[in-house]
Amino acid sequence: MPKLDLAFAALADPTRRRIVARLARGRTRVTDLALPFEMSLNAVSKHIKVLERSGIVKRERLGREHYLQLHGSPLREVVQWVSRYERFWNEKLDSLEEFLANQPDEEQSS
Amino acid sequence: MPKLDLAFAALADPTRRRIVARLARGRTRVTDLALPFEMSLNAVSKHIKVLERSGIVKRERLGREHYLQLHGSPLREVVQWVSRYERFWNEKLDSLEEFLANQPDEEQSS
DNA sequence: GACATATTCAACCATTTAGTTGAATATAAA
DNA sequence: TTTATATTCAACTAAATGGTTGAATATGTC
Repeated sequence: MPKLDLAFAALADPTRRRIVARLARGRTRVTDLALPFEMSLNAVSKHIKVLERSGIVKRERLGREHYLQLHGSPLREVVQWVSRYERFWNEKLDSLEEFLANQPDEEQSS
Repeated sequence: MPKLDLAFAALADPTRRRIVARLARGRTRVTDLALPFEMSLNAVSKHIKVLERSGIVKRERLGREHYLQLHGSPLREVVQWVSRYERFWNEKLDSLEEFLANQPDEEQSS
């Protein structure tokens, strides 16, 4: 699967985004990382593997402990891809878009 | 499903990213949008619905034709979320990260 | 060696996803 | 009103996903 697919898919899960947020605060062992999650260690282990496959997380084995660390470059590519469309949220391209932008926008309330 | 989940998941598919790229060049009818894709019109119609559910695409019905248009705000939120971790690709946080960043990085070659 | 800890592997399950084909609906044109 | 066009809906399928439990592996400690 292409790199960008893996990165977007990895970030589509809230548990994995929490893992990213946690790792941004520093290197962490698998068990410690899993602690705050209301799911089995195995489930967290799978999420970590998804993040690893995308390149967002790197693993370093020290004895029986595995330390995980954030690796930014796939995140940079995600931002680079999406940023190409920045003008769609900065500019009013035509009157229709302006009209839509000023609507209550009910789909986005949740 | 939370908004951000839907936006990331929508962008995880290469067909849908092509649709976004196409819509960035202007409003398009469903049939015209589907033309370049090597899959059924129905499949493209489903992809459009995924993008719509995420708020990235808006639909405007004109008679029997449905015109599709890019809507930037979910993209902005994606960028905002990922950008929190910008320092992970701009800075060398410690010697280990620097070491990893300078490796051949084989996972990312595909 | 025996036990405990850290982590993954394997098998299973329910749900979602991405595609298909065929039928239905709505609008336009003849 | 008949026919063609634009699009979705419904049903199906195969594969992927996110979770579980139980067993395996590897390492550290007594």
